[in-house]
Amino acid sequence: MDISERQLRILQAIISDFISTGEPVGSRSLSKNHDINVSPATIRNEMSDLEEMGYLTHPHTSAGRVPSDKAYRLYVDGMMQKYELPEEEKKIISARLSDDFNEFEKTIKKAASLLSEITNLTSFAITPTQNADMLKYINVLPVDEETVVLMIVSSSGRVTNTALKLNCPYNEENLALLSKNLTYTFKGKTISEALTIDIINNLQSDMQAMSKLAENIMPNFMKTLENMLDVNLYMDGLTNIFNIPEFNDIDRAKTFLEMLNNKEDLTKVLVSRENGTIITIGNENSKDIMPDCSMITATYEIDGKLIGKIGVIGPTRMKYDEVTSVIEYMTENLNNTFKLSGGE
Amino acid sequence: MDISERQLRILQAIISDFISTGEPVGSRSLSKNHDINVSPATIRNEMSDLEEMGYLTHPHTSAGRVPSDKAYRLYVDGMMQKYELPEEEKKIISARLSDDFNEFEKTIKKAASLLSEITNLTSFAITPTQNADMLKYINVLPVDEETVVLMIVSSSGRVTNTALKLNCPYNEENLALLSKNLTYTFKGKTISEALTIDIINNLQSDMQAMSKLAENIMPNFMKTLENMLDVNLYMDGLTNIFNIPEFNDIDRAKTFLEMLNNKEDLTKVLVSRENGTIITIGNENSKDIMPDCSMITATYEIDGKLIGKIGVIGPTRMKYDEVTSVIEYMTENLNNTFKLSGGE
DNA sequence: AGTTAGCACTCATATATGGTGAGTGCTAAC
DNA sequence: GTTAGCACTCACCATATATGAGTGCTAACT
Repeated sequence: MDISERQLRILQAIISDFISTGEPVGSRSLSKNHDINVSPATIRNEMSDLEEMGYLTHPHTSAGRVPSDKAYRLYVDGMMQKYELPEEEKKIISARLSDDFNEFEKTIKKAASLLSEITNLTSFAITPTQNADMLKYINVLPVDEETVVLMIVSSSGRVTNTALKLNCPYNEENLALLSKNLTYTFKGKTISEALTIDIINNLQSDMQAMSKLAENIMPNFMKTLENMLDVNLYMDGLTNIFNIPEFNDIDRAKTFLEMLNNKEDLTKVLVSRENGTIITIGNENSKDIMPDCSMITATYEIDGKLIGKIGVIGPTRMKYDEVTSVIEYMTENLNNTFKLSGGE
Repeated sequence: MDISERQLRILQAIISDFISTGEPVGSRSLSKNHDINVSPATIRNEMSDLEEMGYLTHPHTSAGRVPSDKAYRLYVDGMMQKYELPEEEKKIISARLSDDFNEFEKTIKKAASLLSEITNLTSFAITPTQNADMLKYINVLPVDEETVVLMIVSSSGRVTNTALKLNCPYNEENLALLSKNLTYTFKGKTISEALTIDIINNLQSDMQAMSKLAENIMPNFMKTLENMLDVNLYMDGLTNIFNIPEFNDIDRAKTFLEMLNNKEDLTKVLVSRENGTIITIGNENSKDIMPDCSMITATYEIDGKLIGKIGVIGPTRMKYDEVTSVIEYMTENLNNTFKLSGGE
C-alpha cells in the first residue's frame, strides 16, 4: 500500500508536533493546529492506516500517535526542509571556531562545546584517524646528559614528541646519525606501515655501533607511533540530557550516560561511521550501545586529507533539520580553519 | 556540654551503620547490632542529647537518626581507624599504575579511572600547576620551507612543542641563533616569569636582522608558554553516582553532574585546595558548587617538585577510612612512578 | 466511496483513603 | 540513672475512585 498525499501531510504534521512537544499527537489537536481541512474522525482513519504501514505507534489505546523510526527516516530522507541558520548564529559559530594559534585539539574541543550549546544536545568530536598519515621527519635531540627528545613530524603537519631518559651515554653525532637513519627508513611510510617494520634488524646492518642507543630508543619510538594512531574523543553537553522530558527518568538518564561513559565503544562507533553527513535513527543504531537515540555526524577535514568527525546524540525526537544545518555549517568552518592554518 | 564516652560509642555506631546502609539508624537496631549494653530507651535519651549537640539530625519525627556534617568531622578527625588495604588491592593498584613509557598524562588518567573503580565514587585528577616549573631549553627546528617546530623543555622534563607556519623565509643558522638566544634569555626562569619578559625588545638590540623571524615566532612562543600553565582535569566514574541511593533522584543526580560539568570551577576548587590529604565534608565545601557532597583529595609529586592532585567526590555518607587509604596508597605509588621514570 | 458526528470504551494520571510499621518521646516504675 | 510500656507520628504502600484525552466503531450524510 502506497502512502497518499494527504497521509504524508498528516504524518508530517504529527512529526512536527511531536518533535516540538514530545507528547503523543491526537487527532483533534492536529485538525485544529494544522490546516488539514478534514475532521478529526477522518484523520483518525488515516492515522490508523499510517499505523498499519508502520509509520506510527500507539503508547496505549487512549493515547495519541507517536512517529516511529520509520517515520523519522521518511521525514529525514524526503520531507525535511533545509533549515537556514540565522545570520546571527552563523556569526557566533564563525567567531568561536577561529584558531589563531594552531591549537587544533583546542579548536575541536571548542567546536564540540559550541555544538552542544547551540543544539542543547550531547555533542562529541573525534580527532582524525592518522593511520593514513605519512611520516615525514624524525629527529632525536639532545636535552641533557641522560635525556633526549624524540620528535616525529608527519606529513599532515602534526608534531609529536616524547622525552626519554637513556641509560647509556650518547653523543650528538650518534643522535644525528640515528635521526637521519630513522627518517630515511620511515619517510613516506604511513604510521600503520611503520609499525610493521622491524627496525632493530634494519639498523644493525649498517650501524652496529649504535645498537645500544637504538635499543634504548626504539621501543619508545614504536610506542609513540602507536599513540599517534589513537583517536581522541571529546564530549560536551552531557547534562543536556536532563532537559529532555523523555530522559527525565533516572533509568533512561543512567543508561544514556553509561553508554557515553564507555568511550572505547563510542569511539569505535564513530570511527566506523561513513563519511559525510550521516543521520541514524533509533534502532538503526546498534541497539545495545544506544537504544532509542538518534545520532547525526558530519566530517571535517584537515588540509583536505585527514578526516575527523563531529556530531550529536539525542532522543529520536530531535530537530533534525536545525541540528543538521548547524553541524554542516560548523564542519564547513572547521575545514576552512584547518586549511588556512595548515593544520597543526 | 561535653560529649561522654558512651555517647561517643553510640555516635560511632550510628555513623558506621549509616555509612553502610544509608538508612536512618533507630535505637532498637543499634542496641541489637552493637554491643552497647543499654536498652533502646537509654540510647534514645543519648541520641536526643547528641541531636541537641548538633551531631545528629532527624529527617522526620518517626525516623531514626542521621549523622550531621559535624558528626562526620568528629569521626574523621578523631574516631576513624586506619584502614589497611587488602594486599590484593595493593597489588592491583601498583600494577595498574606503572608507567613504562613516560606517559605521564596517561598514567594520571589511569589513576583516576582506577580510583573510581575501586571506590565506586566519582574521581578526578589534575595535572600539576607548572608556574613554578623552570624553562631549561628552547629550540626552534626546521621542518620544511615554511614550517618550523618550536620546542620547549622545562626542568621537570616536560617537553612542549608547536608547529608553526611562517610567512617569511628562514635559514637554519638564524633558527639556531634564535634558539640559542631564547634559551639564554629564558633559561632558569619560571613560566610565569617568562611571560612577563618583553622579548621582542630584548632581541632587537642584539639581533636586528632576525626581528622579522622573531615577530613571527614570538606570539606563538608566548601562547605556548601560556598553554603550559594550563592544568588538565581528568574525571572518571561519573555514572557511579547512579548507584548511590541518595542520588537516585533525578534532581540530585542532575545537580551533581552539572556541578562536575563545570570544569573550570571544579579545577579552581581543586587547585586552591591545600596540599596533603584533605577531607572536606558537606557544607564545608562551597555550597553553591557542591551541596551535600564530601571530597577527599591527596597530592602526588613529580620528581618531588611539581604537585598535582587526585581525589574523589561523593555523598557525605562515604567510607572515609577506606577511600582515604586507597587514595593515599595511590599517591604513594604515583610518587614512586614519577620519581623512577624521572617524570615526563 | 469518502467524510463526519456521535458515543462507548480505554487507560494513564491524579487524588483520596486506609492500613502498616519503624521509630520516637514521654511517663512511671525499677 | 536505667528501663519497660505505650501513645503518637509519619513515610510508605496498596487500593479505590475520578478525570480526561484520545481512540475505534457505527451509522448517517454528501
